[in-house]
Amino acid sequence: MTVSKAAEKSSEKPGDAAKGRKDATEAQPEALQLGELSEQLGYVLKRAQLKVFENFLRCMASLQLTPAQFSVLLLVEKNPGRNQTEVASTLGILRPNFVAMLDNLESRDLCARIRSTNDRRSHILVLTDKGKAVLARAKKLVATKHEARLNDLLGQANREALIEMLSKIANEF
Amino acid sequence: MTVSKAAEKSSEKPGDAAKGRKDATEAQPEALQLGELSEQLGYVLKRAQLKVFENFLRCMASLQLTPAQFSVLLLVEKNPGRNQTEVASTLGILRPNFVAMLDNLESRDLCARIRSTNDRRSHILVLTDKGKAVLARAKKLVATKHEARLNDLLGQANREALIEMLSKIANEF
DNA sequence: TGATAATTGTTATTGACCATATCAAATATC
DNA sequence: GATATTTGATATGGTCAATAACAATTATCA
Repeated sequence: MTVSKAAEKSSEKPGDAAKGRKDATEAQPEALQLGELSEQLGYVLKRAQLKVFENFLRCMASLQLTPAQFSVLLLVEKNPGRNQTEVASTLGILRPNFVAMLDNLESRDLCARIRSTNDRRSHILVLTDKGKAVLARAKKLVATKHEARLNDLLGQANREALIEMLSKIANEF
Repeated sequence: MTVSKAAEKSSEKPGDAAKGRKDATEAQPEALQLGELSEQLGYVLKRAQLKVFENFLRCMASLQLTPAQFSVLLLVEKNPGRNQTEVASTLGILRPNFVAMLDNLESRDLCARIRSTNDRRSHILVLTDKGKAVLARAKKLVATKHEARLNDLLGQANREALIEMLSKIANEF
C-alpha cells in the first residue's frame, strides 16, 4: 500500500499527482488510474488512518498531545496504580520505548511514576491533577472536533458500525 | 492511540497484558480496562491497520512483497509509461524515498526505469515480464488468502461498506 | 538567442518509531 | 540461600517519513 504521513502540514496531498494546473489551456498531465488499488483493504485502511491521525494532531495542537500520548493518559486514568509494563503492554508499546514516552509526560507534569511499596522494582502510574485537567480538555476536543467529524461524514449509525468492524479486524484478523 | 508493529512475528500481542497465567490458582494480574479507548476511532483504526498489514506480509511471504511494493506494482501495471514523480506522488511517497524502493524492485527485475525520449530528465516506469508474472501471483494470493478473510469475518456486504467508508475518510476527512 | 527559473532523479541527512539485547535492582522460586 | 525471573532503563540498529541540496535537463521569456 504505502501512503506517507505529511501530518498536519497536509502537504503533497496523495492522489493529487497533477501539479501545476493553472488553466484549462495548460496541458493536463492526466491523473493516474488507481485501479484495483482503491479496493485494497490495506491501502484504503492506511490512507484513512493517516488522515485520522493528521486530523487528531490538528485538533490537539493546543494541548500538544499525540494519539499515543492521549491513549496513555486515557488508560492511566481508567487504570490508576498500574505499572509501566502493564500499561505499555496493553497499548502494544514495548517497555523500552515506553520509557521515553513517560519521561515526556512526566516532565510536563501530566503523569507521575511512583515507586510501588509492594514491589519496589515497579513504578505505579497515576495522572497528576494537571494531567487530569489536560485529559478532560483533550476529551472535549476529541469529541467535538474529531469524533464529531465522523458523524458529519458517515452518520451516527455508520460511525458505530465502522468502529465495530475495525475492532473486529483488530481482534480477530 | 499507539499500537506497535510486531509484524509477522505477532509477538507481544497487545491487549494480552497479563503474562504468566499458568493456572487458575495463580494470582490473576487482571487485564486493564480499555474504557473509552475502544471507542476511539484512531486507536481502533491503527490497530486494525497493523493487523491487516501483518496478515498481508504473511500472505506475501513467498513473494517477498510489502504492501508498499505491491501498491507500486499495481499502479505501474495500470499506468505504464509514467515517470517516478507521478507514481510516487500518487501513492503519497516522496520522491527521495521512492528512489530506494525502485532500486529494490529494479534489482529484482520486477520493474524497469527507462529514460524518456520526450523529457530526458525523467524515467518512465514499466513492469518487466517477471514483474507482471509476480504481480499476477500476488493478486491471487491477496484475493484468496487476504481479502477473502475479510469476507469470512465481516461478510461481503459489510466488507464493501467498510471499504467505502474508509475511502470516504481517506478522501474527505 | 541566451539568461534565468523550474523540474527530475538522486544523495545526504535528520527525526520519529519499532525492535532486540543487555543490565542492575528487586523479587520469586525451590 | 543459590538461582531464576521481573521491572525499569540504556544502548543500539532498522525502517520509514521528511527536508535540503545538487547535476542534468527543460521551460520561460526578456
